[in-house]
Amino acid sequence: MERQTTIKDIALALRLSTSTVSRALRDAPDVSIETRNAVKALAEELDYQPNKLALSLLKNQTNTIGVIIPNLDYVLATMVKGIDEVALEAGYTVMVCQSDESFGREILNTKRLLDSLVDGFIVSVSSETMVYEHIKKIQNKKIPLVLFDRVINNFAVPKISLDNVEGGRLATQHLIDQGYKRIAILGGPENLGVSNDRIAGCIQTLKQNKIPFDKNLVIHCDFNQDYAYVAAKELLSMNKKPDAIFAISDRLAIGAMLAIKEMGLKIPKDIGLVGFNNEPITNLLTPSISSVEMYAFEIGKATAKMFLEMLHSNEDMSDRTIIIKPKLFIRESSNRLGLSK
Amino acid sequence: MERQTTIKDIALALRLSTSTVSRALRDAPDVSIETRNAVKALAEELDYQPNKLALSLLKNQTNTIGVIIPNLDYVLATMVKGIDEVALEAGYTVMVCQSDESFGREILNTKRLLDSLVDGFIVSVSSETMVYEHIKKIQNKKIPLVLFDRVINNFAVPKISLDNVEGGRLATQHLIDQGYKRIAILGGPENLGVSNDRIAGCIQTLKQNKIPFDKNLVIHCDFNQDYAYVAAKELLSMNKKPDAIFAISDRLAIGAMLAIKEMGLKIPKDIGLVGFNNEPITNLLTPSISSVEMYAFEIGKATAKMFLEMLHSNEDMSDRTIIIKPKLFIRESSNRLGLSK
DNA sequence: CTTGTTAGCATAAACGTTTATATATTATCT
DNA sequence: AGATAATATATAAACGTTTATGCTAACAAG
Repeated sequence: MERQTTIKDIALALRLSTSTVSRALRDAPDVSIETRNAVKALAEELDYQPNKLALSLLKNQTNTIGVIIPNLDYVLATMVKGIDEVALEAGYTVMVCQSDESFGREILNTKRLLDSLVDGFIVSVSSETMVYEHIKKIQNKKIPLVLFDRVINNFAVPKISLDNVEGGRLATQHLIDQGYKRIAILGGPENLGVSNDRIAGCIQTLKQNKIPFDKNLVIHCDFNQDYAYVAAKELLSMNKKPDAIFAISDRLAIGAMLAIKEMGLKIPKDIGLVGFNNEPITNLLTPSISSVEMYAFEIGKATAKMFLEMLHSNEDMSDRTIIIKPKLFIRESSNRLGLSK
Repeated sequence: MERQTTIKDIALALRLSTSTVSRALRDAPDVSIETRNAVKALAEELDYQPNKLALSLLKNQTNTIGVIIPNLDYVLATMVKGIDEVALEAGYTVMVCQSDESFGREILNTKRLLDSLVDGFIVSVSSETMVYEHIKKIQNKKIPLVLFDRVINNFAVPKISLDNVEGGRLATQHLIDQGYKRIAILGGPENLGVSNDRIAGCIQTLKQNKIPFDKNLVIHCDFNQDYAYVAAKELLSMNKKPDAIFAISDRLAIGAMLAIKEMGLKIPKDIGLVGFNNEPITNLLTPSISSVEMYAFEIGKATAKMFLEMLHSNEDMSDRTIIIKPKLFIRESSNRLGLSK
């Protein structure tokens, strides 16, 4: 690693002081035109680049955003893309740290980034995270923080997320409209808010339609196709088995689909199936899977915008909340009446 | 953003000099036990965290790795996961910048990270990138640099990539073994090395098997399912149409599959199909798609390890190259003889 | 009693900037 | 001519560290 050209080098070469060079480079007044030109010419020649570290130390800002996410699956990668785009535009660099759904790693990542390396945080918590001391620490230090996707309630920070309850409602109402009566729910980890909200929306809609809700029809499992497969088999082996499954993610829906097929049941005739996230894959499978779109890219962009606003304004923004409305895409897996929409 | 506790605060409170505090905190000699204990106790109490920026400026190292990638698709996200894991372990933080397959953004990202923010670079170039001045600049400044996946030839830097030629060979030999005779190639962007290597492997194998190679059976298109769909339709509308398609990515293979199905042709009976990357989705589609596994996670880990070695050794490593061997996974889309493997 | 050693601390320089303040030279005005 | 203003530059402090060097007092050895 070669030593970079510094302002000192230029000053020395031109027999000037560093302050004059600094001012010349930034077109400040109080510098003669000749000096300014000479400085700029030499800077160009030596390929001078201001040292960002020195600047950061001085100004106490790094122009870097720390993004902490549980993983890099389709949805989150898309959100990160949205964050990245807005951040880049605004001159910020993004530091993405994956917690890999591990509480320990989330804490480690937070600590690392907290060591004055980032101007603020954009966080989506891991599914293991039930204690929020590390997030509180960010908050206590008055470091800008925005939560997205998997937000935490009772936390006075800006939040951007999907209306997951509404997503659950959309999916469920659709299944009901298609004549399904015993709707099972394939949920994510038990303490995961997004999952529970989707489930809540589902249950709510069942009640509204006067359909009895059977607790046994809710199964929680990790975000993993294989677990979903096992869980679905379990559901379909009940003596009063469901006639539809609402999976709170497409990956879970796929696991369920494999199980359903393997048991010789027909989708959507015997069993209706709706997923969540609207991953492109849902449209490629046979049958194609109905799914709830969550506009991940838009959520990402909105999050970054909110963050930047927070960074630059000095208003209290802790009660700002953006809730994105989901949309159901109806496909073969639940469309047994042959409706088109 | 609250001011962090600094070494000065501690020094002032304890009527010591900053140097003594610094030494005390790091268990250096020349500090009495009482002083050391007092310093440590106060540091603990005030939640002192050393300022990384100051340290970075002083030591001229940031413990940060700049990763520049074209996008965050399944393969690259997996590679990044591998890089991340190794980097985290070694105490490094990763800065991921997506060029979004845009040459301009790749340059912008490189510039941003070059401003002394990272200790080195791990780069996979965009498909638009045909001129490598920005990469040369990294090299000229003697900043550690490792290329991975989409590497550049004639560049004296460590490289980690898949044996793409071999991948092309595996896929093609398999198709030939299955009795396919007119094998078309669905390639990526024309100047993309990984794509061309896979194609080269394919052509090589055709020749080895004395199968005439028809130039018209090679179509290049962007990494996009829709383009692949159009390209495949074109291929299948030729008067001497192919009886198999080797797609150099799974996404392209999926586009081709849709086209084939739509034209009423049967897979694998009428048309054989092999993809590349072995994305999980290949095993979920109907028919399931044969694909070449590229061990993305391993490539990511190997890349990060190589990078760290380069960072810490002072040997010349510019001729280091790791080539990962691919493996073909045979599935329904190409298995018309009913072989199992 | 002088000299040397050592323990324990402080001082100062360094990393690369910006910026408030000081200084020196020249120009302007009365 | 002398005072004042203006211009153009330098000096120094600051950001938060580490570290080489310097200093002082106590104590041991001769």
